[in-house]
Amino acid sequence: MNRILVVDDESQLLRALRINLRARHYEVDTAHDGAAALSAVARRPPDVVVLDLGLPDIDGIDVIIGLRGWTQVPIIVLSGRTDGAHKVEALDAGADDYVTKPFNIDELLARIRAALRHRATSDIGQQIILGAYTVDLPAHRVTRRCPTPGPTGADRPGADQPGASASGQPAVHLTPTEWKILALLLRHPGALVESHRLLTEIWGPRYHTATDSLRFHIAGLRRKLEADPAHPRYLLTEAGLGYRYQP
Amino acid sequence: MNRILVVDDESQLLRALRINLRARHYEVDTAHDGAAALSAVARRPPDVVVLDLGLPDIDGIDVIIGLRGWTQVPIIVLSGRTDGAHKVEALDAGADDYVTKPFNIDELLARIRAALRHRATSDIGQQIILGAYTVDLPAHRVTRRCPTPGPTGADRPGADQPGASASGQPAVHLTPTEWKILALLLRHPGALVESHRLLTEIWGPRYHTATDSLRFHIAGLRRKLEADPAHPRYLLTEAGLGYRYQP
DNA sequence: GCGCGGTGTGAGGAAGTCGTGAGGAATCGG
DNA sequence: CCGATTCCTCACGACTTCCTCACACCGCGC
Repeated sequence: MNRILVVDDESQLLRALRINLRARHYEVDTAHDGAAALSAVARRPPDVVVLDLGLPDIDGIDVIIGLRGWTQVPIIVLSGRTDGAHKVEALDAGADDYVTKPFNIDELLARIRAALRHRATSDIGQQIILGAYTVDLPAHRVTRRCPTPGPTGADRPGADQPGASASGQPAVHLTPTEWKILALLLRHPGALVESHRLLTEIWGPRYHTATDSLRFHIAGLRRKLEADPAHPRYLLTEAGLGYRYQP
Repeated sequence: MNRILVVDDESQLLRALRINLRARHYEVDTAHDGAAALSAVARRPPDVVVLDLGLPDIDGIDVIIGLRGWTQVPIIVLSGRTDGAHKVEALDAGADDYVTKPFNIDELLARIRAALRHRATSDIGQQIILGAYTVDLPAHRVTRRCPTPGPTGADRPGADQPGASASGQPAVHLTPTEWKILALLLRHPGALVESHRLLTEIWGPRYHTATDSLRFHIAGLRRKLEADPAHPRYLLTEAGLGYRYQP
């Protein structure tokens, strides 16, 4: 659920927006003046800010500048003023959109969706915890979470241990087929995925009996992700049926 | 210099926009119908699209949908229609902004700046540290950071020409294609960017199999930015998948 | 104990992908 | 017209990924 901060000094408009946004399943925070808006964003950064420029305490432009000093949260400006210079000033201060009052509520909702969509494409995806590793499916990335307390710092010589000695966030390298299998299993947490379904969805319907290859790649995944590949804890085998990701 | 594609069937408006945008040092492409717009974006993807919805051949909404199928280029819609339903339709189809005609040219310019800023600073700060170099995405500049040579004996025998030793302002020159690849990778730090996506977003959807060119330009980037181009540390290859910028 | 179906592991070669260099086309400015 | 720059294409060696085969292991029923 996305959270939206609405900043306006007219409590009637504030209530109307709150009702409309709640009806669309947004979480709504409100602020009545610029100072409250700045502290609200600092306390709990929202996903979108809807900002009326006609505030009683601070000039709305200064609120934009204050926010842009440290955050890129999308800002949609509401304003009763229609003159072009004011729009230019607000947009150049860092606002992302400008809507003049009176406005159509459906248009505002559409602009909020556009702002959220814009933000979503640049954000890293949700991460799945898998034992000592973190899997980020959209980024195609697996990183080790807790640095093993054991003496892993032994490999000092210049050997190219992939991901072991490079940086503080050691990454795990998976091959294309391993990624496809892992993604399919992780998309159904706790559920059994039949062998023939894995084969048809990854290799195509013509290879639905190539269980050898499947076992080969499952072994690769366990070797890279399981603490004890011989006794897997997350990528389990269901004999005669298929495989299961146990969260 | 940013390139803008303006799509409109009124040649008078087209000319006025071209003059105004050129005066602001934008590079301007034009198209007078939807088919020309789609092919123009596919041929040379611009940095922003300004799209009139009242086109003679294709419905403007379908142009938006066609573009959003493969690119995230910002789209600013121009339209003579003021009804809210139409705005909602365009924004939900994937447009980033909606301006009703007649519009104030200064407002349109400010919205173009907002779209470009959003793209340039959506996920990261202004300057990115990449080994011995600093990359400034908005300014399109790469400069050498520390005058000290690399930490691991970066001096390659007989090669000291690339702008580092000559002047007191050590800058690295990248070609336009190299810039696009680098910007796309750096905008998703740590994430894997598939070869297919690099090709479609930079060359257009018609060249989605030209991996030869991609390898050619990646080699150029590594030669200019990596201390040891044969063993890259920041621009990594994921065989069979794509490339990754490792911060 | 013994066969049996399904599974995990290792080694070999086939197939595909990547890095690099050279040659030539296209574009731009003078 | 020429030169410089950028880009694409082709070819070859090196590497990664993948499949196949063989064999050991485990639980099960007889």
